Amino acid sequence: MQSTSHIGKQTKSRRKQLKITQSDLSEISGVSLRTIKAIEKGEANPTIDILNRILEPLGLILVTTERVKHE
Amino acid sequence: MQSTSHIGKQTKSRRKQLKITQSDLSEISGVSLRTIKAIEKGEANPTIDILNRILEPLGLILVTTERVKHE
DNA sequence: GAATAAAGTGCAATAAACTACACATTGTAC
DNA sequence: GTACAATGTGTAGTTTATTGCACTTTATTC
Repeated sequence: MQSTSHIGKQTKSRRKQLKITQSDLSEISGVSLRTIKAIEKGEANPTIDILNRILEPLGLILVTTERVKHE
Repeated sequence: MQSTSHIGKQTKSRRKQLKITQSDLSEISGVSLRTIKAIEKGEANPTIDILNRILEPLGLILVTTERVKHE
């Protein structure tokens, strides 16, 4: 899944920036470690709720925006 | 769910802008009518995949961005 | 390089999303 | 106000996400 793996990369890099482990993030967010690992690897199709819970402690949010026509 | 209902409102208003029905959007996106209704009503916790399939024909995309500290 | 921490992987059980279907309600055009 | 279109709602079956657990592999620290 393209966009999912993209989001996975973003959360992983942001998490590392904040110097916290997957395990830390799991405890903070309340999302299972197994799921966090899957998402960061891009091998998941998470629900919005799960994603928001992970993004929140990372200071990130999910928004919809207009797709720019290819230029 | 706050963000889910927000996304629901956005898709609904965008869909109306484009003058297409929920049924049209269902056929175009391949997502069931029942699910589209639930999302627009904010009574759903869709997966990213489902959401992307709905947003795509509406010319919208899902992105993560930094949360702005409250001012 | 041994010991520990962190990250990755397979699998089975459970919870929840997705779907189709049937029907109700509301909106719109005539 | 009838007819039709569009939207809303309940439910049951199916699919899939989520989770815990056990274990492996890779980093890190000493």
